[in-house]
Amino acid sequence: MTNSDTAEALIPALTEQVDRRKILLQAAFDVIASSGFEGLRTRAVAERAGVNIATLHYYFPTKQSLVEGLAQFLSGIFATLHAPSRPKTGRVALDHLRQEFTDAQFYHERHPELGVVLQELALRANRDAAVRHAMNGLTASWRSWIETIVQTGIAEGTFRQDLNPRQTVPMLMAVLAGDSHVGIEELENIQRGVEEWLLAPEVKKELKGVKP
Amino acid sequence: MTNSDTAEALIPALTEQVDRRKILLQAAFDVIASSGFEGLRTRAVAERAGVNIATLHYYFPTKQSLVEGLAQFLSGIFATLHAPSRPKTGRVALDHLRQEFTDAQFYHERHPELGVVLQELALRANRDAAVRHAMNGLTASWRSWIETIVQTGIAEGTFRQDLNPRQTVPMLMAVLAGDSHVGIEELENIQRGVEEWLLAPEVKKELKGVKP
Amino acid sequence: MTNSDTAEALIPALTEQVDRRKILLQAAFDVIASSGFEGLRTRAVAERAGVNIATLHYYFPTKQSLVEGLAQFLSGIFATLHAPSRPKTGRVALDHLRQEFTDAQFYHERHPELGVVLQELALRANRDAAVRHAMNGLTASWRSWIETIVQTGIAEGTFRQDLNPRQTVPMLMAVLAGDSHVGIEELENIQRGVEEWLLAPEVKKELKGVKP
Amino acid sequence: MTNSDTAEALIPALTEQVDRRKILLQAAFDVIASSGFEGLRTRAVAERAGVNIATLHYYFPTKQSLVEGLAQFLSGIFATLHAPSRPKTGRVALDHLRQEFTDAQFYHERHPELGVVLQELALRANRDAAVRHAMNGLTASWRSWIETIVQTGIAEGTFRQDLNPRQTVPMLMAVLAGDSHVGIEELENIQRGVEEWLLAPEVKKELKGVKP
DNA sequence: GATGAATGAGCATTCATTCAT
DNA sequence: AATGAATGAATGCTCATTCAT
Repeated sequence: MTNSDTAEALIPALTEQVDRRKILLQAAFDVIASSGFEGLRTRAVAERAGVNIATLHYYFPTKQSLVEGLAQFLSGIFATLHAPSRPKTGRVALDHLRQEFTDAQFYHERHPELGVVLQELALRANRDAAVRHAMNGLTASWRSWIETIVQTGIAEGTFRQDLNPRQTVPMLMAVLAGDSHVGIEELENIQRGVEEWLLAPEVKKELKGVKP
Repeated sequence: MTNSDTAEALIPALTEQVDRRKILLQAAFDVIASSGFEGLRTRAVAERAGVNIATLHYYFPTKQSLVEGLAQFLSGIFATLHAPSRPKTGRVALDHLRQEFTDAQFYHERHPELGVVLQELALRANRDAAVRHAMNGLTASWRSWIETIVQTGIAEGTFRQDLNPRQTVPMLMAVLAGDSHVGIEELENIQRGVEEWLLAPEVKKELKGVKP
Repeated sequence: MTNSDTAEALIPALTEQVDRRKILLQAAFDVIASSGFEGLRTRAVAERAGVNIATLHYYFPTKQSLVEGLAQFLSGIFATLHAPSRPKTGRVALDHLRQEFTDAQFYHERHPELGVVLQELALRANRDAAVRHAMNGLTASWRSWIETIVQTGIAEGTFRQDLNPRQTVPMLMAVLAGDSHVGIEELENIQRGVEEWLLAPEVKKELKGVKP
Repeated sequence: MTNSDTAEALIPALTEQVDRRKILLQAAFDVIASSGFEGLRTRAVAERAGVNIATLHYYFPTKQSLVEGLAQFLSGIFATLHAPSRPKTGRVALDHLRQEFTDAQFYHERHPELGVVLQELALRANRDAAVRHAMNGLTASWRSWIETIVQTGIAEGTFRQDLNPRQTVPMLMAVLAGDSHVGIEELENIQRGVEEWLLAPEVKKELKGVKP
């Protein structure tokens, strides 16, 4: 009984400590989303997090360490945040591919700041090794996932047999991430074009009439 | 007499003024290329341009006006700077399409700062109406050029007849601009994939053996 | 029984408290020796002492109280730390005088930080009554000891009979403490000059051939 | 006429520029005199000088540069500021020696801050190469002047012929600078003791009845 | 046109101190 | 007794901008 009392007292304390860091990172995320790195001020982050400047520096001794924390924070978000899963077609690769487009749309519609902050970090990665490291990790795991989809698609006969993965993978990545230039409203058109291009003729026929 | 005097006096002055402006804009461009908007300092720009800060403020009363000038400066660069033209195949759309890829590669290899600054401005456009306006102009004219290519390609029988321009145009734009995520070294692969996808079957046969 | 319990509990606790205080004061001494009052940071002191800052503030509620503690700590050091005693000549005043020079050299060679911290405190005494009080005590007891030496020397016939103590005492103090301007390497020369000046002619003869 | 106008316009401007630096250095001097290096705040210096913080940093980019400027400023003061010259005795060395004591007293009575700031700088010289350099220059020129006095005194027969300059010079320096330990009120006593010690017996007789 | 000097507002960071545990 | 977390008030320094010349 006293045991559980102690436990109850300890856990919230621990939880809150973890939270403070996350709250600060989320605040930094928000500030960057609305003002860019250009407008990132430690004071604004602290204020948004509801803590004193000195408290921010207690958790992140320098602004740089905050930025590095943010890069990892963002990686964590992309690893865990996905659109609700869509109805399956039974074709694994197609389902995963469509999920990628759904995710892209989901990020854009529900969490438009994600793309902005991601691009800010990608740009900063050019001149900041620590950020570059974190972003490389994120890109690498995404690329390997896209590769899996393409290879699976070819193997299971969903995609055209003459597809060259070395061409297809970067095209898909560019198309999925290229929202900044084409506008999300065209993502659906792009998705149709991609499927037109990727799917094996017999799969196309098979899917005729089934809404995507 | 006084007319010609004035003219003679004004024209060099005007010319020099134009030059000073351009020198300053180029300096701003360089600073952003290496430090981002985050690191854009008027003093650094003035120093790089070899003038006093007060002089910079004579030409650009505010930092904002400098940024706006830069957006137009960049539009001008993309309008006039292209890779040396490539050997023609006689198929107009294909030639233009290939020129687009050549340009993309040329920018990346010979003027890597261009992409960085373009992305910085694209990001800033989110929160800056004037920059957004300039960037929209740039995007719009590029899009209309890509549309022309696609339509010409279909019309002249170079591209597949069942292509949907509404799908094809944004895909091409995303793919051409999506360098930040895939790396320039894959641009050639992407180009092959794109041609595989766009070209009409008979054109493919016709081009067999001709190096791209 | 409870008495002895309490006593046993208190005494070690008290001892340890005294120790912690001394460790903290020594740490403060070290920090001042290497960075001056200018660089005295409570965090640096705590870190050097191997305790938390809050612990430092438990023993010394304010930085000022730490400084005051240091002034007394230093007085204690000068009261107890001396060079190993030198061979006696039998002339009490001369022996004591020589011991003063030996001490000065000893401090300078073996504990050079002592002089630095002493001067830092002397300077701070100008604007800090509590430090002034402690330093005055230190100076007063040193002066009275020098007076004793001079008077004894005259009385016992070791020093010249026409010496005026009111002139001699401050000269000796200035000369013994004036290391900052002349460099310790000259202290031996100074000592010879002082003896030349102070000693009675017959004592000089008597000491001829005896190494100082 | 226009010439003189221009001159009148230019000279004050130039003067004022020079002054700004000096005003800032004097302000820094004042702040250190009353609060020590410990209490030296750029804001306080700027405020005392009646300028904006940014203006201080225009003239002294860093606090360190201000401190270095101060060290040179102080050297300049000691080189040019002296007590009004005293009546001569005709004995050059004695006149110069007495002038040294008069200067010491003058500094202490009329410019008591000088000694404080000098000691602050001397202490800081321990950990600051630039300050050390400046202070070494000051000490070296003072020492060479004292050497000149002692040698002249021996040569012209004013001082005892058996004086050893290697002993006498540092003793004099220690005694003249050792005010921090003995108090200025004893400086006169010290001076009498020093003359008693230095002067040749016949000179003493000769000076009997002449007030010092 | 051009510049040296000046400034208000702000910036990341630090510091002595406090407090709940 | 001891500590991790938190904070208000600085602290040295920077920045875009202005102005007299």
